[in-house]
Amino acid sequence: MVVVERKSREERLEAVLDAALEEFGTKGYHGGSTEDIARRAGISQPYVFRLFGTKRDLFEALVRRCFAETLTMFEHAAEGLRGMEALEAIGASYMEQLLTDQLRLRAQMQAYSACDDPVICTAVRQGYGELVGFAERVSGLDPAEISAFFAKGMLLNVIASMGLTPVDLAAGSVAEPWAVRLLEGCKPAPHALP
Amino acid sequence: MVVVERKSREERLEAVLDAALEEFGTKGYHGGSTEDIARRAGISQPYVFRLFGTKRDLFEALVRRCFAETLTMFEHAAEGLRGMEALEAIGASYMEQLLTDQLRLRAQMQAYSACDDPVICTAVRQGYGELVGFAERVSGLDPAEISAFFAKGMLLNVIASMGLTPVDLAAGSVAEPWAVRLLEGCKPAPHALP
DNA sequence: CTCGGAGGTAAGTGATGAATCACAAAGTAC
DNA sequence: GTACTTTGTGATTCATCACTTACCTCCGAG
Repeated sequence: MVVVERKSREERLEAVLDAALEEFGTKGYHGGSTEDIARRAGISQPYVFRLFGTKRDLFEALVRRCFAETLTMFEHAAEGLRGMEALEAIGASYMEQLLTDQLRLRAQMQAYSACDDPVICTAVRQGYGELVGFAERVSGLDPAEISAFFAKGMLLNVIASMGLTPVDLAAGSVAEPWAVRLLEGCKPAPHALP
Repeated sequence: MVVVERKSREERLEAVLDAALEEFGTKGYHGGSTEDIARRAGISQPYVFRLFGTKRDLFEALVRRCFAETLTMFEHAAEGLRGMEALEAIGASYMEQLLTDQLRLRAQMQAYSACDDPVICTAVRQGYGELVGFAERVSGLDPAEISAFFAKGMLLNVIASMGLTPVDLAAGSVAEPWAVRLLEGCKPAPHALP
């Protein structure tokens, strides 16, 4: 047998979730393979099953971790703020993810797309519901503004999926002027002075 | 051999695309099977390949048809209108699809999610780019408003994917109050009288 | 009437991929 | 040191699926 550095169960769980984020984030739930995930995580494929039971359970765990991290991000970004200012701070953080965390945005898209599966759908609704609930509480704004806020978030997710983030565009591989304008329009408007 | 009503090639192409919309719309590109599509279309699986070459070509054709139909819908909705009025008319039509055309909204999500594949990605960007181009031309508005418009569209797509359309909610199977508010917030604000 | 092409299928093939099983080696407690 | 748990793997199974091959059956033109 190949000699392997033994790690704790917890470490492996994290490593597999990281690997799953990459795999599922790009190829989706059905498109991603447990074999590839195992390879990325540096373990054998059977061990993935030992750790997570089934592919679906793994995907679900990934979805839950993703939403939990996003909620944490929301909380940090909004710390000490209220109303529209809180939303704008969160929005700014979210836009930063276009540069630093594309994979998580794509994974979210894959989660929505996998909602055909009821188990996954439940996890997704729970996660999304918590985000909406937090935004409502922290901002205290009415549905129109909350919707507009989450709508913008979704647009960013899609832009990430299409490979039209500022990073991709700067890489020069694509030249889609409309995409540049769309991104431009996502930036918050400069405030009129009070 | 089973006796089968012979149809023209064109009819079969349409039938297969309809079947593919259902299959791919719910299960996604990787999750959908050509076998099921054939069954839905009432033909044998090999004939699907005869008609479309590969699964990928079929998916691409579906994506193109979807975007083309959406563009047509935009054009009809905006007929004779300009500026914000045009966008609002289109937006209203799009919201109607939540009730009548959920499948197309879901299929769009699946298309974005399949952008890992370069061929599909190209088709998706082209289709989306045309929609954006049209909205820009017909409305003449600036990026912020165009972005907000498309953002709202994406939010509706996601709501459809999560099974949180007015139809689903009315069916009583789910009770997610935040989803109701999110939908509420998507309706255009009643105009201040001039 | 026959022949060529268009519509259509039954029966494979080879690859992949989720899940299982039996087993090995490294800690750890006593 | 020995028994027990935890970490881990190789080999295998069984199903599914994209795609192919070889064939069949109508129908209209000459």
